[in-house]
Amino acid sequence: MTETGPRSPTNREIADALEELGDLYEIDGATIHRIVAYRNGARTVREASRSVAQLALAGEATALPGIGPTLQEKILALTTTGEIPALVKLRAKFPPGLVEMTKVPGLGPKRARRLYEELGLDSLEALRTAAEAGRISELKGFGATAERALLEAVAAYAAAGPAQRVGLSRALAVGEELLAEIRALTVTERAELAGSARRMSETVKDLDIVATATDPAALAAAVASLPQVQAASTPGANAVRLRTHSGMNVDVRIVEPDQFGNVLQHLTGSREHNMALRDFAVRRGMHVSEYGVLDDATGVTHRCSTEAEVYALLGMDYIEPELREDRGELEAALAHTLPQLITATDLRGDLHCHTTASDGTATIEEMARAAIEAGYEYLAITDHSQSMGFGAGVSVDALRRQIERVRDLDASLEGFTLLVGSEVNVLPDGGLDYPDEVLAELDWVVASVHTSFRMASEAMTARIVRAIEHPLVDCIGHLSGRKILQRPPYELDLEAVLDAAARTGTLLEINANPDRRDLSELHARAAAAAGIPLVINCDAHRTGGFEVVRYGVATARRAGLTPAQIANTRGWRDLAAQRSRQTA
DNA sequence: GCCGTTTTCGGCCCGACTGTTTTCAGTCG
Repeated sequence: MTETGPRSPTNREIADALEELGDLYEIDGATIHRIVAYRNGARTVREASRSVAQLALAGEATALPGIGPTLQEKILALTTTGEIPALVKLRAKFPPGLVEMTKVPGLGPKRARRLYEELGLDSLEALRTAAEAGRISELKGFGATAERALLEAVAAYAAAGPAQRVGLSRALAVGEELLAEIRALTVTERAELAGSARRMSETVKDLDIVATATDPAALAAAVASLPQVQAASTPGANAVRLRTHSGMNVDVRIVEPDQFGNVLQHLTGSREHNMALRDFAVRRGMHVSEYGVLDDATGVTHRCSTEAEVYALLGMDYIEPELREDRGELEAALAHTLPQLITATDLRGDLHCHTTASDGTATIEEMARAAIEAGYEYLAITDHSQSMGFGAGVSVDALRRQIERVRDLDASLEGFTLLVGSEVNVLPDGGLDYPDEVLAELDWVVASVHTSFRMASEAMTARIVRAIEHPLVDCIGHLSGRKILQRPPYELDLEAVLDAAARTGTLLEINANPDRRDLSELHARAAAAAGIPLVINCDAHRTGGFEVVRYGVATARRAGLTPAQIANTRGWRDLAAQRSRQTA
């Protein structure tokens, strides 16, 4: 390797630096709009599919939304020198403990800075000690109540850290059960899930439900006494805040029917989507809030019973909740160019599942029956290859016997195609652990990384590109290797991988397992933009395993994908004819 | 600090809640 300057910072490292600059400028007392500009820039960088360091070197980072000359210059400094002078200066001015103090709920940058300057508090521990000694309530603007609240907040934060998020599947299990209970109440008229759960985000902090009722007070009382509820409070006459026995916090809002659309839109978010929507509205002389849409010209506040009316008042098409992240959906809604998003019923087959031959719990026949039951026309049996540890792998001899069994069973199934395949391990050098002549006997080959995750980016990229270039590989399984809330993705040059897949015609999987959702929505969007066909696979390990398809579809929808961009919306013969490898 | 159907300056989403307030600042979602 040649001697070069410092390694180019990753998008995540750049985003973290901009985020930290925003936090420090906020403590420094900068105007809120400047702080917001740093945070917007950080988000853009975090979500970018190309190397922002490389863009900045080429002077093209300003083409990204929210990145102007100043932010590009700071990114350039980080890229070429490894540091940003303003960040170095601010870090010297404010201790890291002060930034952490602002993360305590209820304590913001303004009051934290006063505590630092007037009492010298520079850590959570110092804050706790001062509060216990009654020193905080002596300051002007701080009373005994504030001091007590601060003490409690510090204790809670120190014990539990920042608010915990849970995976979507866990949140929906709680939210949909609660929603069904609420809908079953006689006083309930309408009830919908809102918030990030409705947008099908990867993780969820708490749940929101919006309802209308013939008798709001009766609904509130009934909700508070549902069997799932461990504790409930009623902050207002038309709201219930509850905690379930399963540990989820849930806000239930009971609204007038003619404002249901306004409130549902407001509480569905995202925050970024709503801010951009309102910003757009203001430019048109309108003001959007949860209570209605105010038109400056007439002074009339329009109340909306549906979300579609809210968007229509601004000249926009209805925007599906999964798209509401301010990633271009507002512009598309205005131009009437929103994509027709894929739905689960568009999928005609699944190309990744396991049986008792590897680490699944059901037989080939049971999995085939389950796929038919789930409405599929075809299924590929793709057990793990021979190097899979813990006895979960399939030897070459065993695979040959499996091929015969699958062929026999396929012949007996009317109107359903059972395919024989494999999920082949990609070895650390990018080779596969079945000989080519064996792979050539298979209908479908998924290649996945299951070992040696902790490789340097260059080596991991070369490893996966080699697998992509293998002429008998049809598809790469769960590309990034991440497990949501459990394991970060491995280091990878996404651009290089997408280039290779586009060049060779290798498909990429959206693994629907809710702990994976891999490709991620952003990677899926980038892959589709590169013209790479994607496959939504359940990776089922049991007969009930096809239920997770909703999470794969949700990821595709959040990526803005249409049925045409997903290969398994086609019949098997059509799909097989389109791929790079032609079956014999 | 960014941005443009108010284009190179002057704006920048909206409302609730809390505490210490007598008209509001800070914080949150």
